[in-house]
Amino acid sequence: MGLTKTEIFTEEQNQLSTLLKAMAHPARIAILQRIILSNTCICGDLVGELGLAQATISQHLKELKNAGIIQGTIEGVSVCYCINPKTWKLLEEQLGTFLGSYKGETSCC
Amino acid sequence: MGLTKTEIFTEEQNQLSTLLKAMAHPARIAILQRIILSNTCICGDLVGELGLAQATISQHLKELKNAGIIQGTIEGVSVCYCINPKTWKLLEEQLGTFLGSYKGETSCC
DNA sequence: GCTTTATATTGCAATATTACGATTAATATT
DNA sequence: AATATTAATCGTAATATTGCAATATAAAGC
Repeated sequence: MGLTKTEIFTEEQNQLSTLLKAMAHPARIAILQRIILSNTCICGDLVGELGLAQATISQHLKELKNAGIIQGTIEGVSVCYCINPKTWKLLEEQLGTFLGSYKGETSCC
Repeated sequence: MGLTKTEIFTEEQNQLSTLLKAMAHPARIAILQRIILSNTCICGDLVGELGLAQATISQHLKELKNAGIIQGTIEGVSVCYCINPKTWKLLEEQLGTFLGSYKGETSCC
């Protein structure tokens, strides 16, 4: 079917999985790292740095934007992308809770 | 093409994206939460609790296992799955570094 | 050995993802 | 106005994912 059954899961589970999915690609991780590094980034800079075509990078940026992880404003001819602090904080909190809920005490298997 | 160009990214970027991808599904998050909660878990418990078919859950478990996030040992007729502490710690570290590298100081756009 | 129980595997259909060339739209520059 | 630059979108091909029914496997109990 290829269609995730979102209706049987909690809001939180769906939200977290959506955010994780948006980051679950090496190109998108690279893009985020690059944006964080320069604290302001233009799509054109990425083309050439990563070895991907312009259309592909634009698509990845769109996915990150759709997930709310980055935001972009038009800056003349080019577009300036940066991290959406709100979503980033949400991600840190949700993931922190999730990852932190496991305390590797008793090893069972 | 549908084929990620892993060769153009760093080892770390690929590793992190693989781990994130393995968790980027509400069913797999639910499974992990359930495993953490009971600290030892049998696949059969999940069938019926989540609203997914046995084959589907088995597949999700396999994916989590392939990524090294969980491990399973045969316990008589059933299989006991639990978190792989080593991978979990790795994930916490890698994600911590990645998420922490962004300090929402200067808002640019 | 046969049956039950628990999980894995196979095969399939529907849909999603990844990547790119070509094109388009919008602004800058000449 | 004509041209160049930048990024988005469209169309397409290749591959991956999701989910399930059906079947297979493996261990336990009879």
